[in-house]
Amino acid sequence: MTSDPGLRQRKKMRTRQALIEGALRLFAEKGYDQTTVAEIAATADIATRTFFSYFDSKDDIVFFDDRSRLERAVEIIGERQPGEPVADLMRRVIDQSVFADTDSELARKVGPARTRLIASVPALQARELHLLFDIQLQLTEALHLACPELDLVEAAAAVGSLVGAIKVVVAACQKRGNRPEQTYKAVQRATDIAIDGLNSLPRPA
Amino acid sequence: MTSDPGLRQRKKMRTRQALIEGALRLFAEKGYDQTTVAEIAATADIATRTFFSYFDSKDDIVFFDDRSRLERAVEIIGERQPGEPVADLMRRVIDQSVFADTDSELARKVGPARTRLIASVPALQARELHLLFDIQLQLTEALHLACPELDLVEAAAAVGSLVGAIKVVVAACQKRGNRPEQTYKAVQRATDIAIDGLNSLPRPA
DNA sequence: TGCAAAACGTCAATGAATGCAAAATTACAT
DNA sequence: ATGTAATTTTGCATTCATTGACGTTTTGCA
Repeated sequence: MTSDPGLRQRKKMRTRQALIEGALRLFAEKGYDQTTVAEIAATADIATRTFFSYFDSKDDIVFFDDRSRLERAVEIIGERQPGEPVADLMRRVIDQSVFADTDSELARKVGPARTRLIASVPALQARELHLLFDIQLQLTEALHLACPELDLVEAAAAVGSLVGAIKVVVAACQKRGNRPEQTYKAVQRATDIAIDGLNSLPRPA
Repeated sequence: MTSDPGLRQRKKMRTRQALIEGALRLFAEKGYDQTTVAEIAATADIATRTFFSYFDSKDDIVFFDDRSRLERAVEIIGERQPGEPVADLMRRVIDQSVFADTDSELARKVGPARTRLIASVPALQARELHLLFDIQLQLTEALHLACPELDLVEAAAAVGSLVGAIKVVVAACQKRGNRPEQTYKAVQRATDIAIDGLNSLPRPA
């Protein structure tokens, strides 16, 4: 089932790839709003109408590797060692799915540019948050399944607090203009705080 | 400055109010996607073009009271008692700004219907998450200011983990079809988990 | 009263997104 | 190889949100 790509599938994949690369290039060159779907379609030599059979919307193309990231994360949760503390498990999930480049070369290639792009276009921010939210719900289910000792609410709280802390911290860092190195450290700390809880925060002097 | 509504302001407010009520009524009657901006504008007797001087977009109208909710929250943070633990402060913020009906009658009136509406329209979900995200960044700043012992990263992690936990838990509850009563309990637990940390979760058997 | 600013409205245009039916392409069995 | 069925692609028309330019009406105030 997984083999046998077939001409049709191969062609589709090539077109998809071309669309992604063309779109990201155009977005970088002229900006997201200034790039039309028609122009994107042109870079892959397909009709404008056909674009929408590859992606549901113009903004979807930016998040082409979200699904594989999610799958990776679910996989990691599924491979949990019996008895492994939830906190440890979640640390691995963060490390290996949020930061690792899942979609091979393409993802790595566009990485930083894409981050900047999303941050600068409100429509993309909204889309990203929506996708991320959906991802969290699926992670919640996966976690609940992999950890029978957690009920659904506990699993949801675990996922939500961890992801929420990281997301807001990253945004705060970007807003302040931190260097990636500092941001990375901040993420570590956010993870620690979510795992240890707000009570672990410094006490008033 | 805050007084002296003036004919102009009063008129604007009345129009705004009419737009909100008309829009929510139409959304309830025919659904969000089936309602055009032109129809909404008609309920308040203004031109379609003019709608956009009241709200930036069609979806914005659903979140008419977000700003006042945020202001309430920032206010509560600002009134922090010196020495009050961050955890206690954040509990109050959640209780009094997320759950209280800030925008008086209107908010209470549309409350449950609006929640259902948002949950059923992807575009509104995305918009809500985006607004909520922005709110979190502002809360982070406010918290950082009110609690000098917290650096920006700690403040962001505190806000993010708490809000993130609650949001995901609420969604998980809705998805499963919990009754509001149960959802409320779940929110309490989510708050506890975010405050106490993932380490407070049950250990594997 | 009369002027300047604020609101409002008209008109036109752009561009995303979708439905539909015809045309082109690919897969597959004979 | 050939015909047929299944899948994709495409062109076309349409709807609708959103925006810019510009003229008109209201309102606030000197």
